[in-house]
Amino acid sequence: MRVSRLMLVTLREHPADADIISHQLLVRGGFIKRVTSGIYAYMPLMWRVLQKITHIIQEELNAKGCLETLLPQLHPAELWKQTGRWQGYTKGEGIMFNLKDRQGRELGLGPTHEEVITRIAGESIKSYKQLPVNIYQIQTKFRDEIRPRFGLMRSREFIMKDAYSFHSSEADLQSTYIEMNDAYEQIFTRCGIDTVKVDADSGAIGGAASQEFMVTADAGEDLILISSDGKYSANQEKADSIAKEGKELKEGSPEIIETKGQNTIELLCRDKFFEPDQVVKVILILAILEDGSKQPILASIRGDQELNEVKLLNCISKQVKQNVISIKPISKEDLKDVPFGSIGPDLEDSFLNEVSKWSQKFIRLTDRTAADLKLFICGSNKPDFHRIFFNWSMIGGPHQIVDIRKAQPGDLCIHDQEQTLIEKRGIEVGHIFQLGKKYSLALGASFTNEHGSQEPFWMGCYGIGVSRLAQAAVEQSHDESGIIWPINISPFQVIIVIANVEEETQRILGEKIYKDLQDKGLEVLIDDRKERAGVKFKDADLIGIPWRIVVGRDSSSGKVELIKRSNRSTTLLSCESATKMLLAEIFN
RNA sequence: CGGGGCGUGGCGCAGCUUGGUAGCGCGGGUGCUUUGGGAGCACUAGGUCGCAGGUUCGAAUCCUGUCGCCCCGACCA
Repeated sequence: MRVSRLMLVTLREHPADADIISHQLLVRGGFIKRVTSGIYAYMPLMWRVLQKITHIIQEELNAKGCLETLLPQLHPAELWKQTGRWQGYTKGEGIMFNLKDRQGRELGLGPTHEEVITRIAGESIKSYKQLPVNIYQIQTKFRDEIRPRFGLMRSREFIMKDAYSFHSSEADLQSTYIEMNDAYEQIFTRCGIDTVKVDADSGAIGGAASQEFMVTADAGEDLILISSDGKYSANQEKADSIAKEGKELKEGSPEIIETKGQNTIELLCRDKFFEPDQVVKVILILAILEDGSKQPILASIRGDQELNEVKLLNCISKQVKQNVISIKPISKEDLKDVPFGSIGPDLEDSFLNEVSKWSQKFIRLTDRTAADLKLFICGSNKPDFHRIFFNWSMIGGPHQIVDIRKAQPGDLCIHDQEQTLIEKRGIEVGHIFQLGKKYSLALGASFTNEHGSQEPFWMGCYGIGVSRLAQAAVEQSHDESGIIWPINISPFQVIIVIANVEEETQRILGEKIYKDLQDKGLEVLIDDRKERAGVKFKDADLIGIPWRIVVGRDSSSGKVELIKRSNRSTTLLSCESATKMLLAEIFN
């Protein structure tokens, strides 16, 4: 391809809306153009990158026996109503774009395809003899993100590979899960990016085991925690750890003290010389359930710890045996009489009488860190009074003991208490799930097993954010001059820069190398523009082609420069040797 | 949705406080010079100042409304 024909427009400055380096470089290099908030056009160079990634994915998945398909983007509402996800995905802050057609039928743009594929599988697969199958597609997905940002990192329209597997047994699902894990590691390695695999919460999608593949980068939106020996790594939403032990409260006789104005743990500790880890913090939360009912939660946790809302939500779901749509803190506006700032774990249910629409009984949960305190300080349920030197038996016990705390960097690891957790930021590029039977049950997708009876499928699902991966690669591989594409996903493998196209010798030699390399099967870009050499060098750096051949002042003696983009190492050699050396480097 | 900010040639911005008919840098075009790291000079094209009302002799500038976009948070397979 000739740069003169490439519609290449590079920018010296980046647009004001690009905040992270990968976004800036992709815009400056003319790879993407924003059309509206969270929606981008992939320009020709970018499309080549995306196709490279696509091909790697296809090769690896096909090698595992996966089947490529293309599923519809518009989904009928009733399909999503069957799994109970229509409400949650379209109402309130739902991410599913939805509309009505001219007959008034409700439709949604697919943010994911469990419903569609499960119905199709249910209709197509009759017998265990047809199992297992693993179906995937690579296509545009739509999610009406509340706040799109960082270019392709969190966009509303994006390219995703999603695969769904169907099995006759859990063991078979697990073996495919491992196979997919291997395929993913291969894919990311071939794409030239470093990923960390972390345990993840399976979230709204439901299911058992779930792991995410993260590209570590400071611009990452997810916080991940990794043990110092590397044996444990998890998304913060999921991470379990052992909190550091607090300073035990010295013996003292139980009493109730006045604590006027000390309505936060920080203030209480400062004025009374306690430590936050000697206090039981009580948090009131309202859970809104799938059936519309509202369940108040009273959560107790050690004062220096933070609540993990994902763990809490999962914990509540389990209790009430249905999905929790959302949780929010309960405030003074909700319950006027509750002594916020002085609440104890034994706050009476009668305080709920104020709001008749809510369930009239708290679900009381106590985090392990609070339950383990032998003596503690806590609210007295009277405004401006706290109890000190109390123990659990004095206030009716710790209720249910659960893990609802946020793991923090510096915490001890559960697999080895000699190890501590360190924190990194990550960009999620892949996610694998064991879904179980959630969707097959909801949609009545079943097969006939060996014994002749109907059984719902065991399912797995596996995603890769293709467009996000491309940007993550840039986030991980660039320097002050521009992008450095990993060779396997670079839009071209080599760029020939003719320093001065007015010089016939240079032009002829450049064109000869161009043809030779193409004949050898390389993907070659030739910068034949009537620009000054400096401009072409800057552009070549910016767009990040891994190899560059400069045909310039030494061309009269048949010599060219071969330059590696990543470290700028330069070799002056004959054009034949340059070709040979380049082929060796690329095909080694 | 809450908080903050911004809409002025393709891009980055100034002008707005104190109303007087729009400017700078980059980019585009033409010509001459230059030619290995985003060249110099000259000429040139390109703007309903987001949109709609209002105030005024006069609005990019003041007022009201509205739309769009960005940042922080909440949110997010």
